[in-house]
Amino acid sequence: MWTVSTLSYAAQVSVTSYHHGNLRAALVETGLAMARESGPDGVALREVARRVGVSHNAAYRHFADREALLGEIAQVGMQRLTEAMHQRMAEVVPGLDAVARAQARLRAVGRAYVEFALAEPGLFRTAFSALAHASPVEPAGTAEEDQGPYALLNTVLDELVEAGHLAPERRPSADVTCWAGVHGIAVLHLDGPLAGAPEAEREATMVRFFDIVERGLGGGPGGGPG
Amino acid sequence: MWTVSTLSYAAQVSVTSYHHGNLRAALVETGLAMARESGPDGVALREVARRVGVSHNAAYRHFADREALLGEIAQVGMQRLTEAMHQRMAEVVPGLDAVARAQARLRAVGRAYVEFALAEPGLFRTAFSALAHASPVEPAGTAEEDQGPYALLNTVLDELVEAGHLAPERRPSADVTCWAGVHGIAVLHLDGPLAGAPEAEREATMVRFFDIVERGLGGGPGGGPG
DNA sequence: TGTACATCAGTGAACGCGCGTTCACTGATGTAC
DNA sequence: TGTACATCAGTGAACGCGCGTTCACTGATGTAC
Repeated sequence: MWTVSTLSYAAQVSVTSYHHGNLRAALVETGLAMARESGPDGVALREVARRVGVSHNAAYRHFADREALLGEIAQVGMQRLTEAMHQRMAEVVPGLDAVARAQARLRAVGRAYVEFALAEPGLFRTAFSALAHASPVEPAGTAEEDQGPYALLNTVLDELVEAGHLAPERRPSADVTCWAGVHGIAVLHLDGPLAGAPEAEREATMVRFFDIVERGLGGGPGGGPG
Repeated sequence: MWTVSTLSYAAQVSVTSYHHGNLRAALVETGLAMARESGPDGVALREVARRVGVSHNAAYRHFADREALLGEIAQVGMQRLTEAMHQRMAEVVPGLDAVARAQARLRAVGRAYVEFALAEPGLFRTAFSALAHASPVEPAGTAEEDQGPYALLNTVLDELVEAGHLAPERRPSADVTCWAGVHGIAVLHLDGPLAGAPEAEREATMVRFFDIVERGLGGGPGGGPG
């Protein structure tokens, strides 16, 4: 017995009928909401079904098991993260020269990553928890990840090379360094000892991090400025 | 009914008696073993008691609840991490000039951090999971953390300033940047898309990360080498 | 246009799991006199 | 040196929880003829 839902995918097919009409999408959507509320562990099959208004094992018509549903939710989470990064990247003010533009875009994707993690902790955790179990032996840059955050980061770093600020021989080091740094900032604020740090401090951390990274990446070859 | 234990703290007081003699320590130690095996969620009060050979609620004589036991285990985990960092730091070869020495020590603590995370994933996760819940609104550098990894990192960075390689005005940025980067590397390999990456690649990542950071930190004031 | 039937998408009861925690209790210990 | 007694450190049964998954089932749907 379910009422007309306000969910975007929700059953517009039938208001009260035995067949839901769009149960699969409704499960993903509701599971997503639960992941946002309380992370991957908060997504219980029984509770998802309950919220959708369906018996607790109807889900098995559409997903092999809980893991399968969670994986789908995680994928959506990754997409959302990627979209957020795209958006912040697109918001970079025009009228900059190539170097400044590439630098600004690098900072934008990094900031979007951290912002997303802190605004959507449950979803962020879900996205990464499933990733860990789904592809346990995959190195970075796998098909799965190809249009994800990592690909976006690589795009921006390539722009930095093209603009002439990132020496090509330092390009290979750049991606994982940036990724790790930004991911670390996110996670330390999320689960770690930096949780609850004031926003201003977090902001300063981001700025300083990118100051150092830009300095470290920039300039010609050789032993650095020291 | 318990037999003579081989655990280091274990009951040497009484071999078979109603009173355990050292139950508190035994619980922490066994809980620690379980945390190493399967992380914080793997530490179940009932199972810990079972392994120690004691009824499942005897633990309540020594800990208010599961959380309290887990917190103690996490503290030990933090200590172990700190010790590992100390050790690697002490192993830095002698005979280097001040700058090279400080740089080597910085790399040593960073490498130790990542090595520990990957060698002891369960304990590493436990140490940080408890930290997140125990001190939710504490900024970095809290009493709790004072003799921990963060303090050690700060020590090494101060050495780098003293040696003249880290400009004092960039010193404040350095700590969280290094910490986040190293933590990110650890976590991406542990839970994330870099899990299962070959050791050689992980090693290269570490080297490149510190190359960039050293470059980014080093030299005089100003806009960097670009 | 009607109907038989295969197939799909749900239902409801049940199993087995292990957990954290509380209760009333008993056995062991050590100290005051 | 012996004993009464308070206190400490265990025990065992029970409660309540919610989960994932499987089983045999029924209602709804749509298609072939």
